[in-house]
Amino acid sequence: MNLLIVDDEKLIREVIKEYALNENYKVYEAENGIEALKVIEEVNIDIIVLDIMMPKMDGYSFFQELKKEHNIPTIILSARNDEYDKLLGFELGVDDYLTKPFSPKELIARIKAVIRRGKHIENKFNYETLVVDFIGHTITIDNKEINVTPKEFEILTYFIQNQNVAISREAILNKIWGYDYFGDDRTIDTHIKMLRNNLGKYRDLIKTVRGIGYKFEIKK
Amino acid sequence: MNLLIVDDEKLIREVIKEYALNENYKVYEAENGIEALKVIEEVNIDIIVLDIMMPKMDGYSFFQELKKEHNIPTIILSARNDEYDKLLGFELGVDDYLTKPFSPKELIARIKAVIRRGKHIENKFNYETLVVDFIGHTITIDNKEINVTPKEFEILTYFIQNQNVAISREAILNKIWGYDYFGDDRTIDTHIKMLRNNLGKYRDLIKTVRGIGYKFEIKK
DNA sequence: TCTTTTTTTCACACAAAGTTCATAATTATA
DNA sequence: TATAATTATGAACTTTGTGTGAAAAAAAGA
Repeated sequence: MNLLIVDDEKLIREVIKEYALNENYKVYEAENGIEALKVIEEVNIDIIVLDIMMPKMDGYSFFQELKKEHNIPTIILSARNDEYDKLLGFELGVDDYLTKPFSPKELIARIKAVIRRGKHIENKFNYETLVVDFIGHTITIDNKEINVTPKEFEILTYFIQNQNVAISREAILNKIWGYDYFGDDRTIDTHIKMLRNNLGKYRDLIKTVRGIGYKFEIKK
Repeated sequence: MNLLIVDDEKLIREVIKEYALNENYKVYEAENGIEALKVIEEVNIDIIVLDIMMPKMDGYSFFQELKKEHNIPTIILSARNDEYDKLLGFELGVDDYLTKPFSPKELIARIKAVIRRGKHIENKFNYETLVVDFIGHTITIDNKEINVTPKEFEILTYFIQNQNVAISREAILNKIWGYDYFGDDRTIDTHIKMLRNNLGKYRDLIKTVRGIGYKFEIKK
């Protein structure tokens, strides 16, 4: 498990690091949001501990930036209680929250809890007004349900599970139709066509990757 | 699922509400214990999120009052950790406990956990004029009792416990007939047909999810 | 037992979805 | 710009899944 600590105070970083190392986490550090983003590009971070008050790029900006591209669980550290309200107002997907001063033990406990929770599969995919409900098996755009066929739903699900990844037609065939299926590659084109039509204003989320296949692209 | 939030702080209510709505809970609010009791009399609440510190009727009194008549799972919100001990002293059936500040995500996760754990079956299901009485084993529409067969009642019960969830025929077979039963999938279709007929004007609550099975859909 | 109710199976009709293919449109590259 | 390769699209066709009625089988009641 890779843990990233984003805090401008070295002492805090050191303390957290010591406890985290003790729990066999691999620990990365960043003094500010800009540094943190760099680390995230380079390493597959599993969980972030973020101090909300920082010089350079502050916690809020960093967090917003982070959520555009990644969905890494994040625990927020803050000095004051009233900042919590501010965070809530942001409607951000904070996973947990601690006010300073906090006990490192508690922080570690929360980290564990967040990771445990994170293992659960999400029930829904949200992107702007597009909501894919995997439990209810429905798709809504602007709160209006749209109808897609079973195959289209499966393909979209596969795309959502592989955002920003170029996927070959063969891969799609293998995944959705199974390895024992031998049909025409072009069939997928037709399904993509229908799916795009049904996605309406979100049709462009499905990009064509010439020579390869398709890609479900969520822009940052 | 009907969620009741009892908290005197509007902001907190709003935040919880937003997250809960997103999870398809129907949300009711109360500013204090007295209001909360009123809501409970009128609506079949499935789970309560209760702030222990409130003006007017405080959380403790409300909770005791609540437990006299109802057995609705309750998650307690509290400002301080040591208040938990006080609650324990009451020997009350608290289902879970969170200290402020908490993350909305965690709260939602705990709500789900409590509901899952409890599978807490209420005595009645109400939707408009449709009433399913699990104790009396009767169904009424517009105050008129309708007759369904035992299998149909079981299926409807299963649906009510899994609202807005697409359920496969296989799942229904396993749940209602048991895992050791090996019959024709299409038998379910026939039961659904009969159930729909019996539900009259509510027949459309049972939606067909093509390629999957069926879904009991209650719009929030 | 006989009768009634409930459950299950089945076949047919129909609607929905999936597939194929010819042609148009687009893109890459010489 | 011309050519080749690839993808998009519309339409015909095939396959699959569901609703339904009827009837057989099983279970429950009288």
